[in-house]
Amino acid sequence: MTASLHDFCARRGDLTAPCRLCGAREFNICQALDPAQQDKLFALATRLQLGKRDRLFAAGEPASHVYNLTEGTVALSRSLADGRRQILGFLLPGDFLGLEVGEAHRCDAETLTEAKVCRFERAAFDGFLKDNPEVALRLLKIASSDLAQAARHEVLLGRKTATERIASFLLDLRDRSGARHLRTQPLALPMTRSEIADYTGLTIETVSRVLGRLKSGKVIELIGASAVRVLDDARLERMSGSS
Amino acid sequence: MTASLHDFCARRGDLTAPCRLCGAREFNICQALDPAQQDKLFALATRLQLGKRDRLFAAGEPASHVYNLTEGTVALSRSLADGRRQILGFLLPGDFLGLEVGEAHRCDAETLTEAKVCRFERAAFDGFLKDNPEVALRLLKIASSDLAQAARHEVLLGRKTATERIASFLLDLRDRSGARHLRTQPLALPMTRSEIADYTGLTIETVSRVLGRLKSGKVIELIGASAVRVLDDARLERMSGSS
DNA sequence: CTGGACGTTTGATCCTGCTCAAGGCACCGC
DNA sequence: GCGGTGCCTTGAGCAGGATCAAACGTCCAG
Repeated sequence: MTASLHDFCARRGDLTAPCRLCGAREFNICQALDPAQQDKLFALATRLQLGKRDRLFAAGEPASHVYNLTEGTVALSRSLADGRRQILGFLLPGDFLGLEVGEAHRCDAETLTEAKVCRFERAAFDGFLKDNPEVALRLLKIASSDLAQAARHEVLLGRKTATERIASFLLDLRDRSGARHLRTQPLALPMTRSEIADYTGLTIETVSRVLGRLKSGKVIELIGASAVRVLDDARLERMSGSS
Repeated sequence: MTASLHDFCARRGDLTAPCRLCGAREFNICQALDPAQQDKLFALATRLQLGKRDRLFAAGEPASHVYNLTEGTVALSRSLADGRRQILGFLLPGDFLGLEVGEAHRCDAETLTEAKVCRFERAAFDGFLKDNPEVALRLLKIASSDLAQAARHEVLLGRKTATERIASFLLDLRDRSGARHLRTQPLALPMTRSEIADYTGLTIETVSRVLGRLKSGKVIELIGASAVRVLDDARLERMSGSS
């Protein structure tokens, strides 16, 4: 599962600039760093190859590592004692996860697809942070934009109708995928209906019905169950009730 | 409205340590600073006295300042075009607000009570941040715990019943008030039913009915409309369905 | 190619919380 | 003290989405 630094570099055939060929380099935490710092940071990293439905960490576990997702999709979620689950967000390549203020992780992190991450020992990462204040500022920006995303999600969950939630979800996923240069037409839905339901605060049946209605209204086209093509952008936007 | 540095110090009769008597000193952003740094930071601050229902900033406005609440209660909210509103949280003394990654504020901030804040020019604050990396780390912790709070709120909005939402809201407000040494028994509710509704994703009628039920079930006692006494802690906890 | 398992769709019915409506209460200015 | 204006409570009826149930695909192992 764990690829050694040497393995990683060998696989890429570029020992001197190991991050240079990383697919998520443009978006992730390394972005702000000059090559020397990148090398230092990379020396702290373990690259992991993860399978489908692998758990990176669970709520309550000691937060011993932080992660930078470089390939694949990850879902963050929290569950109630009786099993009700709320998915907090779907992470895409470049996204950073696992940074906690306290000792323990506050949510579960699970891959939806095969995925690759850079994993950092938390203690080592904290040390790097102290020596590289500009990385702390970058993390602050990341946290702040995560907070903005959470706020939009709270509006979705607290005040939007089922149709608005699904429309918002589709547009948000499309925009974020687009920003990462992932294919958006058709747009892959690596999550199941159950996961869409747990993200939107609905049930699978309602998710399925709303998607069906959007389809028969020619707003979207469903390609199998795990891809969509947006046919009427403007209408979907209007249906999302955003802002 | 704006008190000068001199006014502020004079009022307290302590020119040499202006932050030392601040009611929120124990909790707010100044916490981690040594006296010399505190003085520098304080030189950047404008102290503001705000009235009830004053707006600190609105979504979309240029984020020209950041704020540290030192007295009173503030609500952060976002609204949809048709007026539906979602309150993201209620801020208490010591809470920090207004830090945005981009140019504009992403939510509205309004006082619920008379309040006092320390306001910082954003540019000056950013400069201070660059010179004091440990403040950036502290802000990172604040952002991270805001994110944890947002996650709990997402669970509340997406997966909890009306009763669970109200119970969770009361317990959360009580715990956060207690942590700031505010009175918790009875616990003041500086927000209206409408604001509780917009925080919990319910309607005023449902909020009122659930509070009525908790009251007739002897779980809480209502003291007027804007204070509660928790009579049965354990039961309220169980009703909140947390974690 | 076939059987089974799992995820998805679709249908019928139910229920929680919303909407609409009216009445009560408390606070404030006059 | 008195009227008025918000805010809060309570009631009746409704509806959006949940629940329960069943059929349908699709993908994979054998």
